[in-house]
Amino acid sequence: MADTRIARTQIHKEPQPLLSRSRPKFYVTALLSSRNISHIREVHAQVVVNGMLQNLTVANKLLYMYAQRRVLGDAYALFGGMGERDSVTWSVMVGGFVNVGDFTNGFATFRELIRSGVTPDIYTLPFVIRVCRDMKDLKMGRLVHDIVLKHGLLADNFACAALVDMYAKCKVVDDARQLFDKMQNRDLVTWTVMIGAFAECRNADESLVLFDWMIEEGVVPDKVAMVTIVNACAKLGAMHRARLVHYYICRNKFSLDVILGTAMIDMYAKCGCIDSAREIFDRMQVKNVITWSAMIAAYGYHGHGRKAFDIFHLMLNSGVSPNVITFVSLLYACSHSGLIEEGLRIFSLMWDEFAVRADIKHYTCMVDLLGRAGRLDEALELVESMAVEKDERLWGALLGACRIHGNIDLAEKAVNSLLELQPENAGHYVLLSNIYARAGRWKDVAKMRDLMSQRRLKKVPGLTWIEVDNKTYQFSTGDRTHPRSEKIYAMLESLGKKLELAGYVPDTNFVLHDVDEEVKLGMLYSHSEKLAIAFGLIATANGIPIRITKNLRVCGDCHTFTKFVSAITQRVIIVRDVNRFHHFREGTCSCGDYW
DNA sequence: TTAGGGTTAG
Repeated sequence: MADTRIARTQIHKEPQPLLSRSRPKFYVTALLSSRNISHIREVHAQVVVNGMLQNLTVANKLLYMYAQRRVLGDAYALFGGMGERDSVTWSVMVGGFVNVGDFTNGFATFRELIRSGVTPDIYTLPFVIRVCRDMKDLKMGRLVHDIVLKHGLLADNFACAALVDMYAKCKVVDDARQLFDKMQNRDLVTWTVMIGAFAECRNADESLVLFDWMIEEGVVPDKVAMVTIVNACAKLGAMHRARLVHYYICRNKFSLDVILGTAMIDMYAKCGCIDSAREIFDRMQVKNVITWSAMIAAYGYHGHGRKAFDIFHLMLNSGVSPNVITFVSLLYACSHSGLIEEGLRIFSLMWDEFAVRADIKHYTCMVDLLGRAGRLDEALELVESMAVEKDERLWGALLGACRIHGNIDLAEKAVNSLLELQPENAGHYVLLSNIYARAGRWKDVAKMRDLMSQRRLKKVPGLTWIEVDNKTYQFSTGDRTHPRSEKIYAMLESLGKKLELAGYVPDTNFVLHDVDEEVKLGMLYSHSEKLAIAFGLIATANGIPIRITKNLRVCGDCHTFTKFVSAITQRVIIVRDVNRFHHFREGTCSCGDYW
C-alpha cells in the first residue's frame, strides 16, 4: 500500500501533457472534471508547461476553480502573475475573497480594479454590494449604487436586487422600496428580497401586501420565497395569514425541509398557536440545532418551561449539540415560567458540560430570572461580577425587576446606567417615573417629567392590534377614532363594574400622572389593550379566542384585568407582547401568574 | 470563463 502511495505522488510531481496541448477547450474541460484541488494543480502545471497560461479563457477558468474551492492563496498567486486581465478575472478574484468572508481583500481588489481603469461589470458589483450589506456600511453602499448608476447598470436584476437587499439590511427600507419601484423587470429574487426587506424592518404587513402583488403579477414563488413570507407572518403574528400561507405551501406541494419547517414552527409559535408549531416539529424528518432551538424558544414564549426542557433532553438524546442560542432560548423559557433553580443549574452547566460560553444574552436572561423572583441582590451581584460588557438590555431586565418589586434605589442605579447608554430613550424615564408613582413619590415623578420635556423626549405610544374577521384593527391608549368607539367604552364601563364585583381592584399606580383617583381610573380604563379586548368581546363570537398583539410590555394592571375578563366571560384571550405570550383562560395566565 | 434571495435569541 505504502509503495503505491509513493508512486502516485511521484506521478503528480511529473506533469504529463493532457489532451491536446494547443486547444484551450481541452484545458477547460479538464478543469471542469476536476474533483479535487490536487487535480486542479496538476492541470495548472500542464497549462504552464504547454504555454497556455497566456490564454485568458484558460487562466480565468483556473482562477475560478481555485476561487470556487476556496484556495485563495493559489488564486491570488495566479491573479498576481497574470499579464492580462479582463472583467472576468477581476470579478472572479473579488468574488473569491468575498465568498470566504475576506471583505478587506475583496474590497481592496475592487479598488484596484477601479484604479486600473477597468469598467466594473454586472458580475463584480453584486459581490461588492454584498460586502457593504454584510458590513452594514451604508455609506459605501451608496457609493457603489452611484457606480451602478454611472455605468448604466440599473437594468440588471442582480445588481439591483443586491442593492435592495443592502438597503434593507442597513435598515433603510424606504430606499430599498424606491429602488424596487424603479425596476422594470423584477424577477423572483428581487421580489423575495423586497418582501424580506419589509419583514426585516418591522413592516411585515407590507411584506404580505407585496407577496399578494407578486402572485397577481404571475411570479411563481419558490421555497426561498415561501420561507421569507412565513418569516413575515411570524413577525406580524398574523394567525389568519399564517394559516393561508400554510395552505398555499401544502397545495403547491412544497416539501417540509429543515429550513421551511423551522420557519413554520417559529411562525405558528409567534402567532400564538403552539400546538400547530409542535405538529410541524413532530412531522419534520430532519431537524438541526436551529429547529430544536426554535421549538424550545416556542415553548418559552408561551410560558411552558417544562416542555422546553423536554425538547432540550430529546435534542441531546438525538445527538444534536446545543449552541449559544439554544441556551438563550432555554434560559428565556426558565425566566418566563419561574423555573429559578433549573435556570441556575443550566447556566452553570453551559460551559462545563457543553463548552458554550455565557455571553451578554445569557446574563440578561439570568438577571431577568433572578429579578422576577425578587432575588434582586443576587441579580445585582451577577451584573457586578460579570466580565462581559453590559448593554441596555441587561440594565433593562434589572429595571423591569425593580418595577415589579418596587426597589427604588436599585431602579435609580439601573436607570442611570441606561441613560448613559441611551440618553434619548424616553422609555427609561417613564419606567422610573412609574416606579416613583407607585411609591407615591410625586415630586420625583414631576422631576422625571421635567427632565423629559427639557430633553424634548416623548414616550412611544402604547399600541395594540386585534385581528377580527381577517382584518386588523389598531388601538392606542385613549383612542376614540374607532367607528364603534362608543360601544367599546360602554362595554368597558359595564365590564369594569362586573370585574370589580368579582374582586378586581384597578391598580392606579400604573397611571403615571399625579391626578385625581377618578381621572386616573378613566385613564386606566382607556389602555390600548383594554380597548382591544373590549372590541374583541363585542366583535367576536364565544368560542373564538381573542388574540391581541401589543407593541410594549403588557402592564401589570392590564394583566390582572385580562385574568378577570377571562374568568367572568369564559373567553380565551391570547396576548402577545414584545417579550412573550400570555394565554388567559378561566382566570389564569400561562405565564403562571409569574408577573 | 464570472453574479443574487431563506430557519432559532436579543
